[in-house]
Amino acid sequence: MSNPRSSPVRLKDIARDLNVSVMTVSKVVRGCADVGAETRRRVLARIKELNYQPNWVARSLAAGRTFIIGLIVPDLMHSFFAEIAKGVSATIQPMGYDVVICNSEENGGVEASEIDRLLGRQVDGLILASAQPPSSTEVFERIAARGVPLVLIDRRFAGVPAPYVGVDDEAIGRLATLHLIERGCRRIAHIAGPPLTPGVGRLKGYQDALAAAGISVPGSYIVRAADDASGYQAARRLLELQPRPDAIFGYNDPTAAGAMKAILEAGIDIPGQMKVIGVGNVHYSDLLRVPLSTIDQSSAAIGQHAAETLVKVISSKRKRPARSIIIEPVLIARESTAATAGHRAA
Amino acid sequence: MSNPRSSPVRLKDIARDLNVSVMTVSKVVRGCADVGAETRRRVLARIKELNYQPNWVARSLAAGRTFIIGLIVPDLMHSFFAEIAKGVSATIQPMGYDVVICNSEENGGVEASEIDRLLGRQVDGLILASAQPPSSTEVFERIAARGVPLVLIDRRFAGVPAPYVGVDDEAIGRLATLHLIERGCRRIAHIAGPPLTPGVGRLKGYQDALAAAGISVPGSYIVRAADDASGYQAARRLLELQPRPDAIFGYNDPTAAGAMKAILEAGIDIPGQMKVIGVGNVHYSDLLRVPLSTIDQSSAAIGQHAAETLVKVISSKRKRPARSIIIEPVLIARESTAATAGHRAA
DNA sequence: CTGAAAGCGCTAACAC
DNA sequence: GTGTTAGCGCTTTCAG
Repeated sequence: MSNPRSSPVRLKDIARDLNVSVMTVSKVVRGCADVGAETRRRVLARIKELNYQPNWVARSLAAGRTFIIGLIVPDLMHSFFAEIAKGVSATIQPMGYDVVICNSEENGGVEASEIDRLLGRQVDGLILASAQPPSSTEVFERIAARGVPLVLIDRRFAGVPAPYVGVDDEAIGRLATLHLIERGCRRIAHIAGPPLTPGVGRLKGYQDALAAAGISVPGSYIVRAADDASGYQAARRLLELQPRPDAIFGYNDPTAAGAMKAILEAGIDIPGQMKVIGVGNVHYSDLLRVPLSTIDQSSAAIGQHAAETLVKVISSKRKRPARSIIIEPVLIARESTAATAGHRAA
Repeated sequence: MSNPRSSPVRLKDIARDLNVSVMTVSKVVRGCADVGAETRRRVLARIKELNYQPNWVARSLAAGRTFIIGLIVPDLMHSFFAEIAKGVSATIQPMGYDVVICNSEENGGVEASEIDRLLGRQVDGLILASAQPPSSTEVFERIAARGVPLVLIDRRFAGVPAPYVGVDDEAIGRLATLHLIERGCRRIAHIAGPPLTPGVGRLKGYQDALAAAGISVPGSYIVRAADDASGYQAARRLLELQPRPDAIFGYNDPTAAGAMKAILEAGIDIPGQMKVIGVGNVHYSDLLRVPLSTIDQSSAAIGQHAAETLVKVISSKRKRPARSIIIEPVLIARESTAATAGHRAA
């Protein structure tokens, strides 16, 4: 079956064996129609026999495309991005592409070098959840200069002429805040995220929802965090405020989960004395000390749509600007915001 | 700076501009020593000026190596594997390699096609947490036939002559079980994992530790699960047994977390009436309803060692068999196995 | 339907 | 030190 340590079979080998030209074999491999039935049969047989696998490096060089796309995310450990990665792979592999996944560590400089690396590898396109500072567009220009199709996800960048796929962050902020208001909360605090579009949009949604309901809260009700550890710290600060908030809307699930830890440690009941909601519907939300209400942003769908959009751009010769896709968020109400009789807080 | 839509700069362009040969430029790019200082200076200047980036596809074809390694894991959403992926990338990128990460979905067939794909892409080496059934070695032979270096992680396969990097699963089982015994538990149940080396090894360690302590438990105390959902179901079955277990050792953290959910739902106190321990030290263990005791298996270190081992094999001309690396597990005791006065259970 | 010619961009190996 | 000669394995273009 497999003769140990043999050098890989090439088109040339098959062509020689069958007394046909390399071209003919190549055409059969690629499924071109213009090959005689009998010839095709013989070639196919030999291909199977020798277990021929095309050399994609050579193919890429000759054809001028690699059928590889790059995906750069800030943190693969964050299940939101892991799920996106999964969605991208699952969608784009059946279309014949492979995905190279890179981790920028939430660092713009690392990201820039990942991009260069991928461009050097001649990727056919790029999907990017960028860690660039909000107004820095240099890397995007570098990509555009190379003429490599780009799709932005999760984070928007003003003035960058690339399609964007993501959730409506302001809607997220409104949805979460409105839910807390409906549950009877009035002193709603917010753990805001980093100053990128998701954090900024969710904050704005939060403020808009409060304003629309005629509720005003002290500025100290807005604190900043990014992950569970900083969410925990942020919540501890919130708990010392007078009057104490009766609800916390966390920028994402990790911050909300960290906040819950601080709240419960302080002996405050959730949802009785304080309600908590996050964003992202991470897989373990349901297993937390108190199952965490959250806003689902269908991460897998983001990956899927981003992949489809990218392939569309790659395939379209003309510079069809390709529409952005904004996904509507969905509320997942669990115990951390359950209705409580009276909703009394300290 | 960047003239839009220009075709990429090639060695040839620089050579022409400077009236030197392509070879000379190539040598400068690769940092070869045998180039005159002045020539090198001029070339370097022009490279910077034009922002030249080597075409890795062409380079790979000519040089016969891609500096790409493949990593195949069963599930990127599992933070254990995500962390390994991170460790691999972080270790191997500084050595000049890129990593292509693939998801086998815990499916041997998918894995086999991922492997073919990667071999077709001419990867220089492979790191594999294989989803093959225990005695199926066909894919490994295919890899060996191509002469591509391979490192196995997380799951061992008897008879496959590839180095292995992972944790000592029997030691994990013993460590967890012994900890429960020391905490006064005697009716210790086990949620066993799938019949791969980690599941089998941890089960054996559990049984050995019980035997060494002279404890015997009914066979019904051993149930099977793989993730949080099945762990939840498995625990519900355990809770109906008479006598009821006073401790559960979960194959991994997700199963243990799922089990905790079932236990708490049944109104049973953790750790008062029942203690729980998992394996993996996943990031959110600390945020669960009751912070989960666990056995840490240093996922990042596994990734790092696997990467180092692989590079070692790639670099060594001769078939140095490269030693396997077995990592010692570490107990992380949290509240779910905290000592309780009396440790009474139903 | 089949194949010859030419070359993708780069690097080995060896001359000069 | 520098450059020449040959490709790597495949695809494109276009002629038979």
